Amino acid sequence: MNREPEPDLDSVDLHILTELQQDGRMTNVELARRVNLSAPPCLRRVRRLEETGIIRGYHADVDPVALGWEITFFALVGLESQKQAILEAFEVLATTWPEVRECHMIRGGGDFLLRLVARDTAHENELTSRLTNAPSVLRVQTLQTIRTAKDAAGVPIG
Amino acid sequence: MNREPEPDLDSVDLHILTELQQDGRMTNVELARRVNLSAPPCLRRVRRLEETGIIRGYHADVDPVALGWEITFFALVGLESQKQAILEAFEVLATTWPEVRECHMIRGGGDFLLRLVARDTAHENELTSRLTNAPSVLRVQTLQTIRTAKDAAGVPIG
DNA sequence: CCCCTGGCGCAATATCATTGCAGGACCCCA
DNA sequence: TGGGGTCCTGCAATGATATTGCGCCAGGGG
Repeated sequence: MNREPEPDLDSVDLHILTELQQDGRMTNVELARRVNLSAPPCLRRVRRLEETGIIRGYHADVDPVALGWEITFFALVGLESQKQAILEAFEVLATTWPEVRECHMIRGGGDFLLRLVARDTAHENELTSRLTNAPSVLRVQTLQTIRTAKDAAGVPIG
Repeated sequence: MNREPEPDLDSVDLHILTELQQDGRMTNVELARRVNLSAPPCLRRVRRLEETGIIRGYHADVDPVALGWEITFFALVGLESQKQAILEAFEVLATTWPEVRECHMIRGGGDFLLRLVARDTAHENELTSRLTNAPSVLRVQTLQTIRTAKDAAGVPIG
């Protein structure tokens, strides 16, 4: 997990990242075949990518609806102050709720963009009002997703 | 990939989902150990979760900054019409750009929320103006992430 | 021209994935 | 109450994979 220098990735590394970003559970043998390498050096490259923090982990992509999370929505939250303590207090609040899946501080001051899931409309309303009534919260704009046209894993490579 | 009935997940299935959501590359033997099952039934359960579409896939989580994507930002795009053809044209545009990683249509009409990555500020500006100048685009509000307090994979389970 | 470094492939071995099979729990219905 | 399904488990065998050790080759300096 170092954080400094030139990662110095060659085209084979980028190819590996592309493949694992697409299918993180591919066997090493299959991966090696796709990047035209034998298994051992391929595995060594993967390990190096993991150790340097370029690959941060692997995650199963679970269907929210199948687990009863019918609604995914975003919330743009404005706070009444940009004081450090207030920002941090809100972050603690947000990261504590399990329904909050992402919490991004937005440049420009005092705003956060959240991604949340809810079991149904009532639950969504409840979450929204819990947000609205949270300390220091000035306004909450909810953005409910009705269709996701693209949800690409990770980043473009190459 | 069925789409209908009761998934009928028991606590072991939920435990499996929790573990794989956390570490999608865990070996089946390790997973079985964690959920207190022997390897074969554990693997059968995982396969069933994959086949029913509850597990949609596995992805390596690649560090954007390590690959030169210094900036992650969101864009809230308003279109001048909610006509089907215009919405679809915008979706095609958005999903075509590699820098657009997510594209969500927002309830309320004519708005999209995008997540994008950019190599640097100049690149971000270029993307923003390309969005602003795209056909039917009325307004673009960019929300630049300066800190991500939480970025949880998937959904809460349990 | 030789040495050092780095990365590769081969081959051996430890682990893991996958399949076939037998047994137990549960349920329905006679 | 008891036979026959159904479903799911664990054990054991077998084929694949992951992992390690090692020798080889290419490139960059002295």
